[in-house]
Amino acid sequence: MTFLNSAQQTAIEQGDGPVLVLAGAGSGKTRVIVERLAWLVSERGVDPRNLLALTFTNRAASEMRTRVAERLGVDRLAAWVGTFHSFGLFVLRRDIERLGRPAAFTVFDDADQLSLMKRLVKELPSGCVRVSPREALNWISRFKQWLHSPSEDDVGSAEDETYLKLWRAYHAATYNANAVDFDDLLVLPARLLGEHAEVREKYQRRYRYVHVDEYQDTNHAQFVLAQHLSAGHGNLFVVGDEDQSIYSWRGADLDNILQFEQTFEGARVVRLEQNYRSKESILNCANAVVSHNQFRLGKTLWTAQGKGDPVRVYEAADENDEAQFVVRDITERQLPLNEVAVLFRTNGQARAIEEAFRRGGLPYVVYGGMQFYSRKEIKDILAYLRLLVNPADEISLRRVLNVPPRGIGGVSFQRIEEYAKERGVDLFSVLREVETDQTLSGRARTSITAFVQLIDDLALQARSAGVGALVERLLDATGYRKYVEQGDAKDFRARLEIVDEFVSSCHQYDRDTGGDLTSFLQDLALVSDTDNLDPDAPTATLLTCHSAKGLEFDHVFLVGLEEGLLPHGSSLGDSEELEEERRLCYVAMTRARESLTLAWARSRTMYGERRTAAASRFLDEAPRDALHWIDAEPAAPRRAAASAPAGVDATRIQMGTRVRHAKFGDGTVMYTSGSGAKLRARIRFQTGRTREFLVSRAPLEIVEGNSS
DNA sequence: GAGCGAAACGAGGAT
DNA sequence: CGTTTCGCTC
Repeated sequence: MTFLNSAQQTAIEQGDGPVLVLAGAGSGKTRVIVERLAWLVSERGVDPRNLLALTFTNRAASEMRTRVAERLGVDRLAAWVGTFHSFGLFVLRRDIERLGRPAAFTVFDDADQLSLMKRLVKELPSGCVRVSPREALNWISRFKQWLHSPSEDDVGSAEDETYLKLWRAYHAATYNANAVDFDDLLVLPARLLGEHAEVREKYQRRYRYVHVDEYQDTNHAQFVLAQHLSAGHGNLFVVGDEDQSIYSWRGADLDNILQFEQTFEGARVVRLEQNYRSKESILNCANAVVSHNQFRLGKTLWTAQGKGDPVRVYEAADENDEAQFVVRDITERQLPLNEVAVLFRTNGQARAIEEAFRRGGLPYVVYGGMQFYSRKEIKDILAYLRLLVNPADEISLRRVLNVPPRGIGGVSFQRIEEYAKERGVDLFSVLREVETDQTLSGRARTSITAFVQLIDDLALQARSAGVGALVERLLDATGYRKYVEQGDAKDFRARLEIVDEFVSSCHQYDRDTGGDLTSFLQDLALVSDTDNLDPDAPTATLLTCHSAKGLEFDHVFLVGLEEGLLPHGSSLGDSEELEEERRLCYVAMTRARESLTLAWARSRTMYGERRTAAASRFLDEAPRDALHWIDAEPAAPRRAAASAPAGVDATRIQMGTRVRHAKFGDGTVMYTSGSGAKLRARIRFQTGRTREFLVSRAPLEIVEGNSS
């Protein structure tokens, strides 16, 4: 794409005021923002420092930054280009004190939130309904993203009552720990700009032109933030595609894009319907699938990239056959690996693909696996560092108080906790006064005193030393390397390497930025492993459909096209969720430039058990003549059938079946969901309690008709 | 309090 | 099937 078409040109040269660019897949969406930013600077004489561009991933932001800088011929771009979350962090660093909170706050990542919530669920009083920590976090997040606090009015069930309790506890715990979570990074700035006119005006004066990429993915807090930022001058330029909205489960509100014209007075709309990425065969297939959705504005994408080969479909016997087919096909067609991507619905599907790549000797990179920063060693070190700048951070304190083991076990810790609760102070303060607590053993007291001393010493050094030097001192003082060596006999070398890699990345940070520990820690919470995608590395890329958004490859393999997987099983009962699955399929298909290959497996191992599936309905929705079905290789000799599961005969579990549970006693099946190995049954016991079980796993037996 | 083996539970997507 | 938590022993 070396020139701009007239629609792109029109979009870029919109002057002041609100603008919505409805851009189809592969229509040069990012390029429009890049060119628009460059145009404002070179043609309209806008100072780059007055430009703001908000994205959803660091990867998108850094690509945009590079391209604008290139376009303007500068080394370092003065415009603010980054993710919503990093912008929120930027605002809070400057102005969080206006909300009465200190500037040295901790940013909780997903794992921190989860471990906090697990503890809160455990500590619930005994009368409460059991809920999962993840569900509770989702419930809370829904309210936060809408800038609401839940109240008694929002309680409709026993679960809600528990969630409300957990919300109160969660809110208090994060507040007391002087921490913010991912939602807070949007919610607090939105509140700040809403409640403090002088702060709002400061940012409005600074950022005269506000741009938002992937606008269809914005949630309400992000919408409010964008609204506040542009309210003074009205220069809000957003780009999005309702057909690529795949994050409603994360709170994205499609109404933001659907209602843009009504919300922002005088808004202009530009449509980009020419696709520059995919061959016609691929685009037709993707268009046909997504056209089965009811809720869409509707665009007619077309391409001039040529007809292209038909989209191929492979019917595999199982996930290994599917993976081997992908590897065989890449090898036979001699595809350049850096232009190959394998896309799947769930992270768990990566395993089989990886194995086939390894065996076939093809290099690959997986995105979304175990992330560097979520390794135990890194989390331990980070917890120490966080404690240095924020002693109120209880999550970190709990993590490292006895790591490496220093003789402060569960019993001592419980004492400390009770003591803190009685006196209404934070845990670290209790540790400081430990000498006066005669209930603790002498050994524990000595250890705790030494621990407090250690933290104080390191905190003192943190003021003068860089992060790298500080971490080395920390590793020495705690004997952390020795602890790693003694841990896992096989793995310890790799683990030490991780530690070393982290130390050198700290030194790098010091050289790059001057080494402020607080900023270092806050920034790290927003780093994700899809940030470092190297498009030129000679490796294939394995990734989920979700993380593939915004990327493109010459050759795409989309695997696991089965009912229950894509569309995912949890969406089957809900037409809106099903439409989101369809959009996800559309996004995946439109990543391909030259060739698209689909695959599905008649049987697949999940949770350690084989289960069979039907081909995805999305395959039926593609035009019959658009797909070319590849004949399977002669079937590999079947392995012996897996032994029958130990549980009851699943076909006999249905509404009304009377069962006996080893732990809960007799009950009746209220209803079932799922099927095969994933068949779940909700059972009401004679005690009046109800619970849901995975039939294949629960210790159930069927009570024959006349047992009562 | 630490270390070990057994049992339980979990995986839908991610800034 | 892989990982985390539980519970027992020293």
